[in-house]
Amino acid sequence: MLTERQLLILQVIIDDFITTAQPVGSRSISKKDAVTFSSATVRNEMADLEEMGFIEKTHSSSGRIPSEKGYRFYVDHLLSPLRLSDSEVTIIRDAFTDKMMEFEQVVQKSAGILSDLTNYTSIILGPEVFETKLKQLQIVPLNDQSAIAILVTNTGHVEHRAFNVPVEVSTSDLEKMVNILNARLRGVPLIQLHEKLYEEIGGLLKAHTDQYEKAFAYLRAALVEEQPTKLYIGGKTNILMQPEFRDLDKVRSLYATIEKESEMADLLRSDDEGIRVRIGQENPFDAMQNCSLITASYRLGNDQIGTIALLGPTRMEYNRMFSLMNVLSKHMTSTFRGWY
Amino acid sequence: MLTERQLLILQVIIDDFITTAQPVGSRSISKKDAVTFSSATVRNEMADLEEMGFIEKTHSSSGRIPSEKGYRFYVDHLLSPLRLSDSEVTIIRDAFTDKMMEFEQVVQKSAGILSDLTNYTSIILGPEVFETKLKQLQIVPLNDQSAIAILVTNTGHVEHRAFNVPVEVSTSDLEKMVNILNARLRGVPLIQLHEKLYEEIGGLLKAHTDQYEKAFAYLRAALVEEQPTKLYIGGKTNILMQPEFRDLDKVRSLYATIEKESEMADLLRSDDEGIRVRIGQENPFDAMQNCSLITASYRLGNDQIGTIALLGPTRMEYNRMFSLMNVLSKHMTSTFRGWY
DNA sequence: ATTTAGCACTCAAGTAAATCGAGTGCTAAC
DNA sequence: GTTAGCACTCGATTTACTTGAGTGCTAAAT
Repeated sequence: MLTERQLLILQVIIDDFITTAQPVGSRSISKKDAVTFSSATVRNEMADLEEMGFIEKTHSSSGRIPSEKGYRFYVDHLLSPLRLSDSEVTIIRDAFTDKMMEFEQVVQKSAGILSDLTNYTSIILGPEVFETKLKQLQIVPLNDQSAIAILVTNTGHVEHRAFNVPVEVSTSDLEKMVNILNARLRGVPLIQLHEKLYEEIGGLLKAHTDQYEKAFAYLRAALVEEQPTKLYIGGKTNILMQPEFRDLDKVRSLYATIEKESEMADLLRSDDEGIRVRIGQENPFDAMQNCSLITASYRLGNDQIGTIALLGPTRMEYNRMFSLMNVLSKHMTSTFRGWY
Repeated sequence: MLTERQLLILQVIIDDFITTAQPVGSRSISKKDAVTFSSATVRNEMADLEEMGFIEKTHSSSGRIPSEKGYRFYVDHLLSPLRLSDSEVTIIRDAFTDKMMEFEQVVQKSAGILSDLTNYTSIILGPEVFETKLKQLQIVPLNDQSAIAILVTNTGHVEHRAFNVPVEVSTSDLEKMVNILNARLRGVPLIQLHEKLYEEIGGLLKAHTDQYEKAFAYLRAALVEEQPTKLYIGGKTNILMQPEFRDLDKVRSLYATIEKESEMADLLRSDDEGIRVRIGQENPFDAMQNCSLITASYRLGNDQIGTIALLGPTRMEYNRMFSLMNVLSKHMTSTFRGWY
């Protein structure tokens, strides 16, 4: 186990490295107020810490930098919760006192705040739609040939899609059909919409002329569309600010990874609540070897959970990030709770 | 005026530099099949071309690179229209045979194609909304406290916004009001919506109870919202691929410039049709000194014009870009023509 | 038994000089 | 007018040297 003194030294090394991005030497440690012993002593302790795998050297005579194990230990045991600065608190609070009523807007804004306040890249995963139910279906004819189908869910989400109206189908035909569909489909989870549509179509077709068939085919095409869980990325170019990404090749491969929406979504999708950190190798993607990913969940309604995440170098300001993510996820959750 | 031989040499220099990004020397020029004379002759001609300002040296004993004047001349007089490769044609055609009915979708896809096919950054300016008229207003109550206002325009554009419903206002009150508003506002240009709302509200308020006032205040807040012309950016990180942007500071300032939406929009907004190129200094922004911006217009309906643009280094594959932009803007225009 | 001062050693980073080579301009011959 | 030839230029690359922050180890001090 680590002695008090070793803990102190490890803490100093990591704190220092997080702010300067430079290896930390024994002398600079011993000069810290909290450190009362000499640099030689520090060197001895550092040798032990290195042997235990918490820190490492970049070359044989360099200062020390935290290893991934070091960061892990730091995050698990050494993290002193940081009070956010007044300006940070203000920015967040102001953003959320604006009356926001749309899910997308809240998410976008949150992603923006997160990346602006951190200089890292924020990634927000929209909540799963399993539980989202159809609230209303609407058709707005634009002209003879086209109309717009609008679908509103109980979560206030609006999907819309224009489609062609075959000439044989009159506006009133469409209207009737929509009324019927509305009556039968209201409250149906979106995820079942497709099959329900098939079930319902039988009855409809029997009861009505074949105009319906045609119109329905179009309408169905308009409505039933894969709707992948959406990923919102903020401050993508912040990565360029980080000294560890001076190398453009790294940046490129990282971008390539982030942009694989479905894989990123899988990575972020989390079952557990609370904040989770993945440090370096703990991330599944090669391009993220030098990155840490902090994820936190927010709730929309009762059982829909989305995730907000921050991607930065392993040398991340973990304590500030924790506070930020905490505050933000709470704000998001409570904003959403106000709605449903 | 330039001799045939000078034209040939200029052409070779620019073509070469565009593909290699390296200064072009006399020997490599004289080795080209089309060039029958010696490197010494080429050197003499190059000296003349340099004196005329079409090419320049990076240092006293380097090969030549095109000057901005050189690019300008190249674009104006030397450009050989390039046939797009089969795969390019296929990609574009396939993208547009997908039945797309939504403006946003088309624009997004176009921006994506453009940046994918070019490794430059694509910027698309949505058309002005001056002429867009209100088609229909819709209110979908979600629950006791909130509802969604949906606004559909004659161009098929859908705006929606959730808003709080004051407890005193019943769903049927809202419904009535929407009916009235629909009756009075249909066909009103969006840009006049705000004042029309004020005009109409007088009559409404007189005719009805004060519940309307409250509901109306909310509804108005929900509907009348600045709707800046939208800018779609694709392949923002492609810039990193270009050797001229090895320097991160340049990249950062370029990003900063691109992200100033309103200024970029002003820059792109063009009165004339056709393709236009701004080379280097011809661009108004400092950060774009080493960039060229190619813009082309597309039409949505009769008099709504939007712009697609490509931003890359001055060393751009102009001929391929011209072909691409041409094809794409035609595809976009004709797709939209199908709708209205 | 710790702690610390002292010292030899290491190695990345910075600097200066040396070399290389692609390219030029000019001159003189073709 | 064209071209071969040659001296010259200058960025890029290589090599050698210096610097300095930092280490590990030993021996003395506490």
